[in-house]
Amino acid sequence: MRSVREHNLGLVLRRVAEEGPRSRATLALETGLNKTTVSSLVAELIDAGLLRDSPSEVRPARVGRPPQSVELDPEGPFVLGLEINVDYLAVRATDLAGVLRHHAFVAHDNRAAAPEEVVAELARLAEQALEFAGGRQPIAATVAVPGLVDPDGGLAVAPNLGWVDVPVAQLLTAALAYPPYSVRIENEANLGAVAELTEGAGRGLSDFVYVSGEIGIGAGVVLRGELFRGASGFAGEFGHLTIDPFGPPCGCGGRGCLERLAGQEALLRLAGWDARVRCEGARPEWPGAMLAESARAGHARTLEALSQVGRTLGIGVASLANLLDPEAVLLGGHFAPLTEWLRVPIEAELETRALAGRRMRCRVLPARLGSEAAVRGAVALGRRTALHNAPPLRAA
Amino acid sequence: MRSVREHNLGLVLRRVAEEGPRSRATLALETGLNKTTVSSLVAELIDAGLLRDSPSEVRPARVGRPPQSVELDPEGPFVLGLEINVDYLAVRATDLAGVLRHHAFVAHDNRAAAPEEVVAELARLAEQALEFAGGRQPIAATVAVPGLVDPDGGLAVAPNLGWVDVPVAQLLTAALAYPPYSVRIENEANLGAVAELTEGAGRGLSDFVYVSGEIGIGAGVVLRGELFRGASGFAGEFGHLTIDPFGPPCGCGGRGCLERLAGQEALLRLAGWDARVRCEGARPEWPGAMLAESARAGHARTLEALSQVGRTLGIGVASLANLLDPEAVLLGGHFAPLTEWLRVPIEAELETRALAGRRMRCRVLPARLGSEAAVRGAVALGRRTALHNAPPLRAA
DNA sequence: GCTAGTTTGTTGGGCGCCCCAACTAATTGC
DNA sequence: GCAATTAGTTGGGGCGCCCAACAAACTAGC
Repeated sequence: MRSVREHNLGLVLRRVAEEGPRSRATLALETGLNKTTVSSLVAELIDAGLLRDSPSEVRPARVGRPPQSVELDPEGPFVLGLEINVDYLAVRATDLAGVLRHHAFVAHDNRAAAPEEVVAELARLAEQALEFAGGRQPIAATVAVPGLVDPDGGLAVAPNLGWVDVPVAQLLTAALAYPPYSVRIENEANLGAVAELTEGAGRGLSDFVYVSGEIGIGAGVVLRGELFRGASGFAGEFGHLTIDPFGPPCGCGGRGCLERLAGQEALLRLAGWDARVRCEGARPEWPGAMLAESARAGHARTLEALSQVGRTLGIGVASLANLLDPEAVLLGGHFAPLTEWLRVPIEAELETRALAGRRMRCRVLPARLGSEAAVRGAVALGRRTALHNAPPLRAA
Repeated sequence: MRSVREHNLGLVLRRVAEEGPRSRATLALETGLNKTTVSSLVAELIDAGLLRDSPSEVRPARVGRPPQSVELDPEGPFVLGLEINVDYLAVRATDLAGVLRHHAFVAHDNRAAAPEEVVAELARLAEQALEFAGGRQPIAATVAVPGLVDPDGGLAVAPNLGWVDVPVAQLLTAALAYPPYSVRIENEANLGAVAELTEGAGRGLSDFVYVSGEIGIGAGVVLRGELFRGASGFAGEFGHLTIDPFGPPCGCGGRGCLERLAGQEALLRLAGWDARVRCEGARPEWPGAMLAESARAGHARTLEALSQVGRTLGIGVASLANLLDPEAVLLGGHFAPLTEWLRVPIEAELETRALAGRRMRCRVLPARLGSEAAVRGAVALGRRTALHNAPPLRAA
């Protein structure tokens, strides 16, 4: 078992990181620990370079000695979120509180380049972020990838990238001059879920599914307030749920998969767009924004397509609700800006196929973080790990 | 946070309860605690009436002072598992180690009787078990019910029982002369999963789904070694997964539900039996055993029915595997004895619809506990709670 | 049969870490 | 300026862990 001290150090640190600067007295009240204990814990955290006394003296118009707030040490460790996607790379560096220090988004055709080169380029971006952040060593780096992840930190399969068995974590660690304490790889939908959990539509929820509409359809599953990866790390393959067992064949080998019937290509085709238009180097936000505009303009074919896709999604969401009974389903990726039109058909299917006669309630909400969800989730996941492990690491 | 002492008391108690009698030295080795600490913990547990020194002196042909084993105090608290099903009631009492002390199975048409009477009858059975177990107060009682459970211990809906909003926990507590510390209600499929987890095919697994084939099809979901209930306690409604969105209407309001296509009635109908035959007061094992016999005899129609139902189940299992990536799916209820014939078509669907191109692995196994799964799970769940909470309760 | 060797369990002391009580510190209100 | 109030620190007590030494109970070998 983690020592009591470590546990309490984490408790205090997380409180300050997540709820902002606060006095020792407040911390004592909030954690239920004794004032003196909190003082000692805070002293240790200051010593470890994680916290510092707030210089800004706020004068509360209140009787009594004014509190001395402590806050995260701006010179303290920070966290790196990285993303490799089909046509761009992204970096995001924050401190332990999640305050942005540096970010970059670089268009980069990663299908054309060799995986080693792509990771090298990503490492360059990371080093750049390090410089901007003052050259200090990041405590954690997490890489979002559009594919399935090995338990040991490799990228197993990324169909849209054309990558198979690329040891991303290993390559990145090797490419960085000062590799952070923890380097991990995670599926972009999983990270989208984590991002929404920490700073998006999933704040305060403990069980939800984040559906990511990119080129494919993925999902991140959050159960009991934590990302659920499954036994081999492949949970959340929502796109390959069978919707119609006798439907059209899907690239995965199955038939009538959700992705095939309601994925980007199907959606665009139903709405009357040639899916290949997408290849014109458009931003990832493109399909959602465009379809939303078209729907707002009242184009019948678009509205019909959205209704159709909504019903299909609804069948999948109902399956998911039947199995997991989540509090909400968050529509991310290009589905987010289309929620307005998708919600009704989804909820209709949900109602008939899952909720009928039960006290279950499963809300359908738009995700809030758009195309930044994956990088933000990468940061958030690193931050979580760091906040749960940082004190012993630094105190050592 | 639970105090360190409580945590360690639980650690030692669980070790003895789950792994059998052992010496203080062994416990120290296994828990990583110091010998002296273990001695003190054991003393406290003996004092609380939970453990005792083993009277049976085993002479190990080994040099050194012979160890003094401690074991669960046979006079210690015990646990009650109860079951209300459509046509029977069942009770099972064990000690904290799970050693059976008393059990009873009583045919009882619970559809005909008023819920209050049924619970009163169940309470009588429980009192009887108490007598047989020496009249001591049980520490926990868990009731398995064939329906959806309210978060506050009521039975929300039990379609096959015709019950709606019956406060079972409350009624039972009121009906018992010495109500146990904890009384809870749980869905039978959920408890089946817990039973398989503790003493069945799920031992040692941390993520699996137990599929219960009774009159309907339910499922219990075990994630990270614990029963997963979902946000409102309705997780695992596997039977109402949509398999064919344009399939035949189901009683739940949906269309093409798994239960409708592969439930007991469909299975029997496909195999050429009139489903109404089942009403002849048959034992719950009936459909599985009979169909297995028929399949073993090589009846073409039965084999075809099993293959068909297997494929249908396989589509559902594939959905489940895509979402949850479990280590295994356990086939329970009447599916268990039919696993031999169901596995191939299920695995075929699983392969094409979920596992293709992934390193995922999801075994399809027969459940081991048959029709006793639910009561056994009721006991097991109570036992788990007791073993995690017993020390403080008794030490007080 | 006696002694050395081995393993088990207990006793006494030390220490980490939490809590409590008393105290100092810094402010407002009268 | 003096109570009242709130914040943070200091010293002491106690819980509960670990360590070391010891006592207990056995086997092995001479």
